[in-house]
Amino acid sequence: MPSKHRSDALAAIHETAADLHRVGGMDQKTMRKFDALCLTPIQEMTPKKIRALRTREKASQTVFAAYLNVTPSLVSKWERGEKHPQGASLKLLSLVDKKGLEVVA
Amino acid sequence: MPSKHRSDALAAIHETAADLHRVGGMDQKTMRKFDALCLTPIQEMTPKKIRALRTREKASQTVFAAYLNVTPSLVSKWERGEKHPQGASLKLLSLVDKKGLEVVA
DNA sequence: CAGTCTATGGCACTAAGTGCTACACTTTAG
DNA sequence: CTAAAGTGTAGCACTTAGTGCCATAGACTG
Repeated sequence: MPSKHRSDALAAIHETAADLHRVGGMDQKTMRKFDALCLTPIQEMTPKKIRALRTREKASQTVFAAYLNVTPSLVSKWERGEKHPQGASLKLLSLVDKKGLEVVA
Repeated sequence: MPSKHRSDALAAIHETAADLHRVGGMDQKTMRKFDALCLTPIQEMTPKKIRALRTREKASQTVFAAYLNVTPSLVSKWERGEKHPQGASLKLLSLVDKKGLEVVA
């Protein structure tokens, strides 16, 4: 489902990538567009993966939820597959997956 | 609205804080609960603040959205006050606010 | 002028996320 | 032995954040 913004983001990136390459030397600030190329792709988050992630971080659902600024109830639903993290939630989860709970402290 | 999980998280933290203090020496892993005490409180995100944040990072709505894994449409709505970031989105925003766009790359 | 990037705006729709409550299980304390 | 607290599951009613699509308009550039 996250197909539109995914593709149009990639489109924007690829389109501008050529430009940037052509320009050669460029300002760090405008280079933001290029940075998007380096965005770590977000993978699906299965219930198992979420629970594994949380237990890896040795956190209860309540504490884990506090870190992510969501309700404990939601974490439970994620882990039971009742609700599926998406958008910002998914990003946050994969961020924790990659860098650990500390980064979101 | 984020009152329940906020308070019950704080409750859990405060309750256990005493325990932890009493115990004295403790294992890094179980100390997770204590970590929650150090969670940076998330502030309200007004439309102005969001836009200021994005422009500070020199990103277009599209690129900004890509970083947060949301749609450009939503970023626009945030900045116009049509929709209000919450939960994970809010956390992500205040994370960018504090540490910059790079950390979510 | 054509093309691209930018942002706004609206509208229909889905499901993520909240809030609350009750239940069962385990561990710890008294 | 028992009370208390922390843990996770479960369900239900409800709200609104977030998606998707598309049409519009301004700015900038070759």
